Amino acid sequence: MGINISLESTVIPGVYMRLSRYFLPVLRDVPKDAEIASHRLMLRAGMVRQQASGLYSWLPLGYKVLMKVQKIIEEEQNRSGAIQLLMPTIQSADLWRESGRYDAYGKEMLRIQDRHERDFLFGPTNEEMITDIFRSYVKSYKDLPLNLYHIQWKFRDEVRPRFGTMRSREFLMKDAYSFDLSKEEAVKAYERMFVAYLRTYARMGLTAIPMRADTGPIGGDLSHEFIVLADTGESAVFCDKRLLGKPIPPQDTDFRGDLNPIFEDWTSHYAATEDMVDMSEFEASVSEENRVSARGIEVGHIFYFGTKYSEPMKATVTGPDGKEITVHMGSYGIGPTRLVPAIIEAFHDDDGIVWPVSVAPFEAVLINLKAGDDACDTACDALYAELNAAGLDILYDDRDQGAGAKFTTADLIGIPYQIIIGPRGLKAGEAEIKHRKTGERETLPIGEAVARLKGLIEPQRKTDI
RNA sequence: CGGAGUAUAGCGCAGCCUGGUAGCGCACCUGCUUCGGGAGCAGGGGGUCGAGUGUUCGAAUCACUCUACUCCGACCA
Repeated sequence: MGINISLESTVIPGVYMRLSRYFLPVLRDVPKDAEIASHRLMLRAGMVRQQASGLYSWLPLGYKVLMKVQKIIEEEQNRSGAIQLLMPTIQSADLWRESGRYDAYGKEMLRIQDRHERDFLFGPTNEEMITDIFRSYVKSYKDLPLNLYHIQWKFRDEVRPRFGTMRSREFLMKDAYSFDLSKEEAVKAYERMFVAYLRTYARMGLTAIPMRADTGPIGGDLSHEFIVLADTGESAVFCDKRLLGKPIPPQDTDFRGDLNPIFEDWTSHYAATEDMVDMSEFEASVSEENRVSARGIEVGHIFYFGTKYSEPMKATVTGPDGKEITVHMGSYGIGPTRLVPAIIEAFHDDDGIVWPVSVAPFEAVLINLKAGDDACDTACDALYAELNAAGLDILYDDRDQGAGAKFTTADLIGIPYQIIIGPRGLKAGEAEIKHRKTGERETLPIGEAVARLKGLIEPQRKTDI
């Protein structure tokens, strides 16, 4: 699937990231079919291309963002103790017959046959397959707890795909699955994921609120959705204002320790989606000035579902007393291909996207205002080399185009900082830095530009919140 | 799955009502001049008008069928 190429391999300074040699098909006109801001901007910024209803190609700029989003997810999953693997997209129908979901799942599941007319399906989720892997190898209580995850393409044949990659039929999902000896232990696993999710969204600059949720077809009795507030959100949500801006569990949080106080702290405030909300409870438990009624985008969903799959699929381990124990499971999903538009919904203005540094396709764009001019080219080439050497992720706009076009492109694709070199400033030995988010501009000696940019960018990478 | 709509160059659109040599803007190519907020001038290339059938001397245009896509509602990372 090509998603496992490391981020580093896509960033080879000085070769591919000259815009004149890059592949960035920005659109001037707004495609008429795109209704919401993130979809419009993803098309205009040349991030994705629709191939059919609910199916998208990720073009270089979009793919680069997607990779950064995935990297953050992986880091936080790993930190919490989850272990990454990779399962196939195509699954055998027999597995799903074991759990009883082959018939239950309905038309959303894409069913296919191979040349021998054996039944297969394009996986919409992986509970069955991971349970099969688990039961094949794990036999002892000593091997628990265990949490396995992967990031893989899923396919759900949605009745009505819409909003670009926000709700596509094929989508990437990080799905983690926990295995524990008891409900109490499983709830601890649930709490670990809960905290990992809080950190994951925060690192992307998002405020995501965990809300009690319906367990739906996956089944079970404990479930939270993580919701980013946005006017274009698909569901109405109701929560306590005090959840907004709540401090995120820090990097040194001990995932082997007791996370229940954090969980209790976050879940003690009322928060529910429209499916689950009880208005009288909402009004009773939240004072009027703290009531938030808004719309939100679901960017994650976690479930504890006990033995729903382990029971029919016979996923058991031997306990200390020699007796068989049916394991308790949970599953935990985040959609990277949905997070990208969700981030754009949260961060854009009239001119385009305004990426948070941590997920920006490039951290800064070096704009050569007069490509072809010896002085400008020389200064920019040197600066570009220095910026790369400083470890910054830089796009170099060396195109032979007018200044306006370059500014417009830089604003549209939302690079956090623009470092501008033109003949005018060059005579004075000066560069200009524009902050995309605020519009603020600062002029400084060229020699100080690298250090200044580094100083601006590094604290915002949020690698260590 | 119910309701509504759209389909003409890469993108955005006009032309259709009232049938008669397929157009505009942007993008693209060539040349010159430009170069601090999507540059100007000149020249040029690109279309079986979503598909099929029918009516007609003649169909982008009229009729019928199909397909794809979008939007609104019920379901989902």
